[in-house]
Formats: sequence, C-alpha cells, structure tokens
Amino acid sequence: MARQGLTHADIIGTAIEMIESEGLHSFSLRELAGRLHIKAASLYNHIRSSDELHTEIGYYAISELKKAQLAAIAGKERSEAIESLADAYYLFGKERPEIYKVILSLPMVKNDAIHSAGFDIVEPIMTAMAGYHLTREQMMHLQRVFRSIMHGFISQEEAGCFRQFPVDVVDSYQMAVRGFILLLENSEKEAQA
Amino acid sequence: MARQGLTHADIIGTAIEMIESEGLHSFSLRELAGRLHIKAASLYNHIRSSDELHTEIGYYAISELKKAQLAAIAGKERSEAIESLADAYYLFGKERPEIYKVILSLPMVKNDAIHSAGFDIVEPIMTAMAGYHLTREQMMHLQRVFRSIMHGFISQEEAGCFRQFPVDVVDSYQMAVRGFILLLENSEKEAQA
DNA sequence: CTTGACAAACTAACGGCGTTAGCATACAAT
DNA sequence: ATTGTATGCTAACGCCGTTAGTTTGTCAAG
Repeated sequence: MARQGLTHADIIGTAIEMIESEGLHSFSLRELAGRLHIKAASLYNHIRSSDELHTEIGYYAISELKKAQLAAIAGKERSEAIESLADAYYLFGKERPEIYKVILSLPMVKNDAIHSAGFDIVEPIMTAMAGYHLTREQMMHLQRVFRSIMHGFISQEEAGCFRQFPVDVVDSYQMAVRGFILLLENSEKEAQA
Repeated sequence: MARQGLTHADIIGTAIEMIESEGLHSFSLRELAGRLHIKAASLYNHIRSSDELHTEIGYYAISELKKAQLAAIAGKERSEAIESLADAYYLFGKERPEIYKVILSLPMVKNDAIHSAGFDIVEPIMTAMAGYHLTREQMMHLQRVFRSIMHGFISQEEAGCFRQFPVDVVDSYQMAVRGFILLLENSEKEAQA
C-alpha cells in the first residue's frame, strides 16, 4: 500500500543481508517480503522467480570474490601472488560462508550470461600465474586444479569434515597451497624441457 | 491397506534408486511414498524424518565409496596406490553423482554416529599413504589435502564449472593427482630431514 | 478357533513454500 | 483533471514435511 521506492537493488541487497545473517537454507521469498514490509506475491513485481534472484546474488558474490582476489594479488608475483590469491579465496569462504554457498548453487548449465561470470572466476587465477613460465594449455589445467583445491578445502571445512584430527586446519590449508606451488614449479620445468 | 512386507531396508533402497535416477533435488517423501504404493504419512511408520532418511542414505553412500576405494588400493603401494585411490574416488563421483551429493549434504555437525562415518572416509586414504615415510601428523594434514583436491574437482566438474576452456578435463584431473603425489614426495623428504 | 494386541496402513489437517491471477490504488505524465 | 502504469493487495493452487487420530490387517496367545 504505502508505496515505498523499492529498487531492484534494494531487494537483492536485503536478500544478501538476510542470507549472510540467517543462512542460505533458511532464506525464503516470504521472509524476504516480510522484511521489506510487502506480501510475497508483490515481490514478483521486481523479480521473475526465486531462481533468478539466486542467480543474481550469485553474480554479486562472484564479483565480490573477484574484487578481493584482484586486490590481493596486485603488485605480486609468482609464489607470493599465488599465496595471496589463495588467502583471499580462503578468507572469503570463511568470512562469508553463506554467500560463498550461493556461488556453488549457481546452475552453470544455463550458458546465458554465466560465461562472463566464469571468466570473472578464472581471471584472477590466470593473472596470478602469469609470472610462471607456462604454456597457455598448462594454465588452463592448473587453473582448474587451483579451484579444486580451494573449493574443496573451503567447502569441507565449512561442512565440518575436518574435525577428525587434532591438527590445525590452517596448517593443512598451507600445505595444500604449498602443494599447488610445487605443481606450478614442476609444470614450469616441464614447459622448459 | 494391502499390507506388504515393507522393510526399512526396502525404503532406503527405493529412495536410493529414485535419487540415482531422478536426481536428489527432485526427491520427495511424497514421491517415495507413491513409488511404494503408500501415502506419505504412512512413511512415518518406518522413518523418523526426512533428515534421518537423508542421513542414512549418506551412510550408505560413504560405505559404498569406501568399499570401492579399498578394492582399488588393494595390493598397491605409493604412487600407484594413490592414483588408484583417486581414480576410484573420481569414478564414484562421476558415475553416481546424485548419491555423491548426498554425502556432501550430510550435516557433519551432529557428532552422533557420524564420527565413524568420518573414519570410513579417512581410512582408505591413510592406508594408501602408508607406503610413504610420513609422520602421523603429516598424514593427518595430507589426508585433508587429498580430500580437498578430489572433492573440489568432482563437485566443480559436476556443477559444470570446467567448461570454460577447450582442454580435456581428464588431463586436468591427472595433473591434480600428480600435484598431490609431488606434495607427498616433498613431505617425505621433509620428514627425513 | 477365537480373541486381543500391535504394526502398518489410512484420512484429515497444519503451516510452510513458490507462484499465478485478478483486483485496487498511488503516482506521474498528459 | 484524466489516464496509464507501476506497485501494492487478496485469494488461491499445488507442492512440501509433518502430526494426530483412526481403521485394519496379521499373528500369537489363550
């Protein structure tokens, strides 16, 4: 009724706040509507569907992650760049776990505008590896390996899968990053041969 | 009405079939009930809740994965054991993606009987690494690194995150495994020093 | 063979979800 | 002042998991 100036941006902004504070799995359109002092059906004047809203939040998350990563690697090279990149990734997953989960739930099947989002994810990694003497093909593979390590580590720690042993999780993380750097150096040698 | 001899095992068996063929996200108690020629409410004579059913299916999935892994590493050592272990893991995730997802959705928070499930996941990895001369602490870390790589790779490939470049995903996978083996060898050297 | 108990099915309902259709109203442009 | 559109509303549909209360089939004890 009261006709507030509800922007599309307001809505996804509020949704992001709610997901970050209350958790992704407890988020619903009805609660979002309530927070905006609106009925759920009225949301459909601003969004097309729940899926589309999720996708948009996913894009936001990816751009945030990319921003943090690019800032982290600025002016750095080789192992220092990789370590900073990994740290930024790790920190993002740890500090904003619910938003990070939204990225994962993005249905990559829809090849619409998601190609550019894919590029956003890849770009900082490629930049960080630029200091190594690698072939283009090696970089394409190594980029996947890096993402596997990072995503695997973050999501398993978040899920509580790393509680089995009394050893520091951060130490494990550093070992994982060291492993990737070893692989980088090894690949470099192969490229030169 | 017709009073069939519905076992608890029948029910989770049917649920597993449905999840494997129709997908995890489209699975519902009502559909499961329909497949069993039962009303949804009647399911509660056999299960306590949807969550409990999911958890049980998760246990099944973990035991299946463990079985495949132990068979894969039998009689093998060092890098050969690691490669076979990884292959078994990779194959499982690729051939039974929906069941694999159930493992991920297991709420590890509940420290009930899930500790033993955690052990089931870790055991084959520890066995496969036994041929390397590592300290117990190193193995605890390296086990996490291995799981990160494998899980990260499988879940991202499944999600369609690896379509960006025209390079073979299997080649990327092999590079990831090679990276882990490099880390193993490197850790071994450090342990001896 | 009857009876009684228990397991396993049923119906009905609740509150939640996303979503659609149709209606009312406030605001902006003519 | 009138009109059109954007944005709100209510009501409803069909899903979902879940609970309460009821009927009924089966099987063992009397």
